[in-house]
Amino acid sequence: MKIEIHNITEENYTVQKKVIDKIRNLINHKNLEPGDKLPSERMLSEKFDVKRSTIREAIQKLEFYGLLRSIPQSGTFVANIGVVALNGMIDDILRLEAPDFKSLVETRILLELKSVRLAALRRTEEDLISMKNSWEAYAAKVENGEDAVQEDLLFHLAIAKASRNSTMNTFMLTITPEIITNFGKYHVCDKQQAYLGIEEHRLIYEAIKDKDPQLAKQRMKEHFKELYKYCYSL
Amino acid sequence: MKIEIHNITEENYTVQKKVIDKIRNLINHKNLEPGDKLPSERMLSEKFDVKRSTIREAIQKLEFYGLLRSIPQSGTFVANIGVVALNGMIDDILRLEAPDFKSLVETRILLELKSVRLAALRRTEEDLISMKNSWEAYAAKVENGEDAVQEDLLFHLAIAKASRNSTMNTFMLTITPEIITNFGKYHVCDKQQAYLGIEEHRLIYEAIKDKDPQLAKQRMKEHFKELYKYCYSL
DNA sequence: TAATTTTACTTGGTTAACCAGTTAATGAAA
DNA sequence: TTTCATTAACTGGTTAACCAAGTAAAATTA
Repeated sequence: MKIEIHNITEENYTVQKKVIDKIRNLINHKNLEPGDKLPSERMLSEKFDVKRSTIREAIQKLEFYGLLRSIPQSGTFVANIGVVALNGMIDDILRLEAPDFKSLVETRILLELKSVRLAALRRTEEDLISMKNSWEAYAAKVENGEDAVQEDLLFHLAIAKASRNSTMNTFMLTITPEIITNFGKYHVCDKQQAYLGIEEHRLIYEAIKDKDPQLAKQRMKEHFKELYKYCYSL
Repeated sequence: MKIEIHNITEENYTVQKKVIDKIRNLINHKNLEPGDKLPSERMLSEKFDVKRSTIREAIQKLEFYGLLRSIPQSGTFVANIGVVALNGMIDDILRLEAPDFKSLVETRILLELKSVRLAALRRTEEDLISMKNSWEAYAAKVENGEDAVQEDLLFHLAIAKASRNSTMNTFMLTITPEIITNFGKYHVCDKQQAYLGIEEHRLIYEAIKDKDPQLAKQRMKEHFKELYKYCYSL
């Protein structure tokens, strides 16, 4: 019976995609241009024979990607973006598939190798304290024989924060929960690696402290060696 | 009067942060552990003296980052993640600031330099067609003297799609609308650059077609030279 | 006729009431 | 005292009704 719940959300998901596609067709067919007004949510709901909430969600998604713009008590408008980009981007949005683990790790490595360099350049004293605290928490857990996946990732998040790049910081936070989940699922970490991690983390920390971006990146690369191999063996 | 509207949303924003902080404190104070149940939305709403919808939004945000888990007709539970990671991540979430333009561009360059290499390795024939179409649309617009920011970015999105990394693809789609908006605001592109872009795009396309990742990356770097300088002059 | 006020209706956004499913309390039966 | 059926209360999720602001048509005035 649990399966039904899954089916329902999946159903909603494809329904939303259909609605987005229909909105796109409507924009094209009626030759709506930037600034033009879409039919009201109620009308679309009736026209497409779906609940108004479904229309709302579809519009909100397109609003998130900057393609539409809703104005209270007024209407929903085509954003200041031409039909070419609009069609292309909706195409991409509709084809977007759920991130797979490999692409997740691949992207994580990319983000971390960059953010560790930026951290070495931009870290403040406060950042150093935060990183050291995370490192100590990690080391303590590992030496106590406990699982330390959380502390591990918190150390990496501390680096991301020290990179002073809010976009990368956001992206790291976005993928972290999925990484944790999948790490548990695939049993990526073992004890031996955990012990190695203590020293590797220390080396990375030292390089950031010494403001040596190249060394920091090199050590992070070393730290990711196993993960890298694992990633490309999938 | 428009300012009031802004204030209202900003108000909601900080209220949500306060609610998230209070939920964190509650979890810590009551020593809730992974799997434990939170008080119901209605109770929290009364306890914190906010609308139930505010509680819902806060919970949904924490659910997005994998810290809570809502189960229909049952309750909201602390996710299978320890209190250390929970506290650390909520800390990061609360401190997250809106991405600035510099961090946006910095991240875009990073993503594109990687995805162009992956595209050179993984592109299918279909990807090539899609990229060529985008290139032609861009060239046509520029040679016609028209603005071609949209077509420009569609070409880059086509590369991201060809990288066959769904996470990077998603991230590129996420930042594209903001990039477009800011490009308009800061007048980053001029006509001379637009003409240069045609040839630069062609060179990148050829390198991807020839499956030469190093060359593709090199040419992308060249393509971003001006943007790079602009970014680090901010 | 032209300008201006009034009115009626439409808009996206919000919320109180409702829903179906779960959970805990109750009480009757064994 | 224990077990199990029944009921009542509670859960997150959904929605129909409502809200205030905006818009355009209608009515009124000059």
